Amino acid sequence: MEEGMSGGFCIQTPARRGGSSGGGGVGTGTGTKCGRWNPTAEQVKVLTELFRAGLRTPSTDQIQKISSQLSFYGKIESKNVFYWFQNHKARERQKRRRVSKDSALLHHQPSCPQQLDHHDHIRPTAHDPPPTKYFTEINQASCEPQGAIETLQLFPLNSYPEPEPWKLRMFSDELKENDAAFACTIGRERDHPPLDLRLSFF
Amino acid sequence: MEEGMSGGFCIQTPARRGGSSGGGGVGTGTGTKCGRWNPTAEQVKVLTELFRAGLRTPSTDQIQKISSQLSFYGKIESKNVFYWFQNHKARERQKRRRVSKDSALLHHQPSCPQQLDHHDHIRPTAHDPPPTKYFTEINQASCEPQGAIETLQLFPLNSYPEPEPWKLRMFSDELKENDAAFACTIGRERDHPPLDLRLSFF
DNA sequence: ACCATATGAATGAACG
DNA sequence: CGTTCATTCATATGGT
Repeated sequence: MEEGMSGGFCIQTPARRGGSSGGGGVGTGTGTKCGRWNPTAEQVKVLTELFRAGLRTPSTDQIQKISSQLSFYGKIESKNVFYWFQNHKARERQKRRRVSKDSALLHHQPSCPQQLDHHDHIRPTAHDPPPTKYFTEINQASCEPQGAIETLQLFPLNSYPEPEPWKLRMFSDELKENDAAFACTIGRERDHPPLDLRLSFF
Repeated sequence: MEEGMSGGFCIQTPARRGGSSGGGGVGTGTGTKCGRWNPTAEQVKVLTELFRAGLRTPSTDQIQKISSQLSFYGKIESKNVFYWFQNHKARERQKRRRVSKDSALLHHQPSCPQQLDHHDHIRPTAHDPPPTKYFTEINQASCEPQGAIETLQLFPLNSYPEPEPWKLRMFSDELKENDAAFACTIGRERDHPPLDLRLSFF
């Protein structure tokens, strides 16, 4: 949460990632109203209409326009609209995927269960902004290490190296012996000495 | 989705999560079922500091170094660092672009009684458009009642790495107003003026 | 009160 | 780089 921390500083989970000393006391709600956006009925209605009309991934401009219009019905920010569409779309697909699972159960098809079709666009004007390329390999099928392994291997998976795809860009490192250094010392009362992170950049 | 992540460890349970609607009980908390990198508070802090110090696109070497150092606090890979910076940078811009509007035109109809509309509470420590100099910003996870005070010392060696690289080019108004428009009129009940939501998408 | 669900918000990972 | 997807966390709300 560098700067995320939306909802002000209200009740953010004390330390969820640290894993240490799970502070779990979340019971007290202290129902501060202004914690997260609570859309009004009208806002939801408009958003739903837009979604049903086929709008799935509004651009930044669209988001702002929508937000502006909806602000008439109550407090709203652009990011709310953004998240709304993100969530709505994701949840719909999520549900869809769950349903599509049972069908695979019948066929016992070892191959990939074929991703759910993505033609749920109800375009009012036959427009097609994004060709909808969500072709994520939802494969990831059961991580069952054992069991009937009848997966047809077309080609060895770990044949070619493919070490770090994310490093494909990185041009030649021009690390110079610069004097500028950034030292960050974080000392926690843990069982380790204060780490002295010293990086030279530029 | 490879999920292999160079090594293939963690047999992450394939989204079982009680069947649906993640979250749920608060008890789940840090399931810490590794499937994807879950940075620790210390790691996030260091990364954030580096970012604040001006590091935006670390080179391969820098990524390696950072990853090495941060591995002390928990499992981490180079690609995590790489992605972290990518995301952080992208989201900052994205957010800033979104926040820019929607504050001027607030019709703010007295539909909702209570609502001290200071919708700036979302960013407790708003980022720094102006030159950033204050490094006493340890404002993360403020709700930590624990006595675990992390002593983060940041001392510039030469001079504070004044992040001058804030001269990112802004591709202003690259989008043209298309004539395709979608009008959504929601005037079901007459309890509100017939809002004519007209959005031009695509 | 607790539990269950719905949903807003955040972010890691990846794609184009 | 900007965008998109998936997953997870957090919270508001309603049912029992």
